[in-house]
Amino acid sequence: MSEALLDKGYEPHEVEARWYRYWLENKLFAAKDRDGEREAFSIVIPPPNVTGKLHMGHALNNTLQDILCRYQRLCGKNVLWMPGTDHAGIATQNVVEKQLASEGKSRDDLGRDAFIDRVWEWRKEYGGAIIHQLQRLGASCDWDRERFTMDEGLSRAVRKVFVRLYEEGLIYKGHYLINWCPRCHTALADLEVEHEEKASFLYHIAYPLTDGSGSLVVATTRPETLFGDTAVALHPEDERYADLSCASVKLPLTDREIPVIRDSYVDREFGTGCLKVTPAHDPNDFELGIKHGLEQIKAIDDDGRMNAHAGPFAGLDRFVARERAVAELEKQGLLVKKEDLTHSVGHCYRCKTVVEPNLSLQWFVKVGPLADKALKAVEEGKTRIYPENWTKTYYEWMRNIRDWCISRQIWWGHRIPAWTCEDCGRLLVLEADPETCPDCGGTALTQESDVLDTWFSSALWPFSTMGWPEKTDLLKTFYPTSVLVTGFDILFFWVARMMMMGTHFMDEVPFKDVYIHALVRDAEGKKMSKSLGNVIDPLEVIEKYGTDAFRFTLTSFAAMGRDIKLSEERVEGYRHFINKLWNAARFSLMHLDQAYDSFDPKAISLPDQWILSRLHSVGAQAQQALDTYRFNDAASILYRFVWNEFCDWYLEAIKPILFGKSGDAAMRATKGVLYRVISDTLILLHPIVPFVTEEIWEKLPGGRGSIMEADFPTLNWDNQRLAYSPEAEVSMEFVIELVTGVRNIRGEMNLSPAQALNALFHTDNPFQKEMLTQHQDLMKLLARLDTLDVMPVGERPRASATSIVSGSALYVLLEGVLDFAKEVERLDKAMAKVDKELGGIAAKLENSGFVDKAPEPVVKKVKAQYEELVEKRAQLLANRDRIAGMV
RNA sequence: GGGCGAAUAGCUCAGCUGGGAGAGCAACGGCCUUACAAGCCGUGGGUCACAGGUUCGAUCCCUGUUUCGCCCACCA
Repeated sequence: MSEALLDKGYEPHEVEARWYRYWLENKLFAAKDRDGEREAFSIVIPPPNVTGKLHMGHALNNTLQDILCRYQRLCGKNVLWMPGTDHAGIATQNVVEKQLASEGKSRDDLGRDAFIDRVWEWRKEYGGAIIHQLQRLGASCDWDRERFTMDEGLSRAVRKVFVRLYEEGLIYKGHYLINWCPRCHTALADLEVEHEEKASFLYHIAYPLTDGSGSLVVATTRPETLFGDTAVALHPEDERYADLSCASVKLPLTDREIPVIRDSYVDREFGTGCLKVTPAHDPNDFELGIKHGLEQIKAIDDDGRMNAHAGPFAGLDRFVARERAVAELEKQGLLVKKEDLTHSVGHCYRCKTVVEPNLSLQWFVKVGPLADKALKAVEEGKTRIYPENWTKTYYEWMRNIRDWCISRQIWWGHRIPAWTCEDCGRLLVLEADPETCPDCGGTALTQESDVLDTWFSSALWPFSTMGWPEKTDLLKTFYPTSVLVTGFDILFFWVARMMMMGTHFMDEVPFKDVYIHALVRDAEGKKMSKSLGNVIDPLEVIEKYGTDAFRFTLTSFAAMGRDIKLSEERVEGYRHFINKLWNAARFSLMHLDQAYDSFDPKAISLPDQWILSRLHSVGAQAQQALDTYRFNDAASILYRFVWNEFCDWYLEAIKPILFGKSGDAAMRATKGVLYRVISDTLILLHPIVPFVTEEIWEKLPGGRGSIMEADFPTLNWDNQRLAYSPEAEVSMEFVIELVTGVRNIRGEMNLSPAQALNALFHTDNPFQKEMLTQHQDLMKLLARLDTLDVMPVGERPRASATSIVSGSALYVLLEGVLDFAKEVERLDKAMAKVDKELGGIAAKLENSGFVDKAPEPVVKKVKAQYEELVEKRAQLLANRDRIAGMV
């Protein structure tokens, strides 16, 4: 027995490392490709970036997934949690370039092939970091199946998808205005641009009319783009310009003349109602330029510097050029006005550089048809989004979607499978690298230098990881996946695109449910960020408080649709819970010298019946909560059960039985119940706190293997032995009410727990009489009473404090000890409470509308409450007056 | 400009389809009662943001207002 004893305090670190190793070695996370019997359950992990370091978002995201996976395994399902990482094109390239820079080199010094080798090297060395961190979190992924978005199989899937979309006319190449990051030197998709409100200026600049009759004043926030202007636009019905006869203006700081055009696109209310048109550097102007056949002049180069079109400003950075140009315009008297204006400026989501709208040749996905399918799938309920209000956001986005720019001018990523024949100019888009041109037989084929947007490959993740385009058993068993768990920040980047690709290529949605969780913020509700210095490192938290405490904290705060404000104190609070559980187990183990795997239902005590009944309800509630993604509910249901019911009442109540005061048969029965309850409680808790539950499970006698292989308790409720018992709950509630009454008197009277007390209970109620005789010892123990006598309602004892229990009076005899004034005060307080409740209920009953219209059971219930309170009040008053008379 | 969400105890938050306001932490008082002082027992504390409406009845449903947060959007 002594060897089974647990240490006094729970020590997480050694336990966590040991069990994680055990689970891996015994393949307890492994899914079966095919399983004829068990139902399948699958989740694909949102692949963290290889450059990633575990942050709070990952911690929450993966804790929730792990809870679901572990829960479903306990429910007997064949569970696949597919792990992997994302190559994260721009992010990873940036990291490696930085590393090169510290060696004084650039990627161009290495050349494309050598650079890519270098990235792979980097990945080999550091790419596993995030995986190890997920393992510290307890993530039960099927690690043998780990995938990477750049590995061979996934690359094949990417090519296949690209070629098919191209052949279906859903991928095209063209010159369009895209968002350009001058630092990363690549195009970005609209989504990859972060807009931020910035204080800036609106410059009013005079463009002289060529006939010398004056000038047109345009308003712009980006004066440096004027070198790319190819027109000035007015609204056709703008009366201010109705008389204008001159059809062209002279572009300031240049020798060019540009036309004046009319278009209703121009907003007459804004600025001067006169718009400068720069088709190569502004998306609206681009459209306008096409409509009016305007020339497209690029004045800003890909590195963000002005080019030859800017004359004397050529070579200057765009922002320097802005200042210089404004100064020059002012000198020439062409700057009419400079006013304050805050407007939103786009930044690169990777490096935060201000993006430049730029004209270039790029590849695009025509998303309309794909979005239609993805939209319909959710409308038809094939995929359900939780919490539901995100569906609306999803719909909005899908309905207003624009074509997706997928080419990136970087090296790290899936190179676009398109080649140009140098001889005949033919463009080839193929899955396999071509040797010769099918048209002219030429062998000088040049592959596109661009790579694909990282999100292109992650859009295929749910099926590419399962072996698509092969028809694998894995796909057959696990696709569509059961649920996708993710944060809302990548709803569009990732979830929406998986929906498009999944419905298009698999003819089936990628997941049945999408659970969108909150963001983890700091204690003040601010987003955690390096620049604010408010980042809490999950690994440090784990180090300090243990993984289970951390996981329980995240789970408790993971209410649907609400952000989590995390601080260390909160984790500390839940560490107490882990410790409480540990100590409860320690106590139990002192009495469980063997596996008590059965008990005699006839020999069990009231607390036994009660705790079994409670376990039954709590198990059902926990199951319900987990089935509906109400993680915080599951956590709090179990927390309260373990602490406030199992520890506070049950363990205290069975102590005399365990110490042999009720005989051997009773002891055996109670040990059986204790064994059962603690076992089931551990299983219920295991999905949330896997380590401590496994550790305790192992120490329990019986040698039942890993807790991961146990059955979730609700699967096999044995109704004979373990059923919901309202009678037992009512009885135990009576005991609790009585005991609490005594404790209240003790507390309010400042009587030490050591002080011996005697009590009388006056009742004519048969049930109560029965309770008092049957469970007298139990009540005496819990209330620390020397004697507790029951007698018919009669004369009240003299010096006693009163507590009303279920309408009957309990008298705690305090001869020589009672402070009469204090007792009167206490009873007054109790009465005031009753009066307050009574007030509301009486008003309700006097309202004829309520009595007539409210449903029968409700009225009945309220009436019963009323009777009870009236009785209670009368009792209190009688006793109060009696004591008052003795002062 | 559109959309979404939040406002409940000193703090952080629950409160599922309308029927007597809850938890944790903090505070206060008392306890080292042989699993646990990371503990035990007890106590206090809320016009459920504001104003209307629907209803017999509203923290919950509807309308409006205020404050805060987020997302989306090509108005220079």
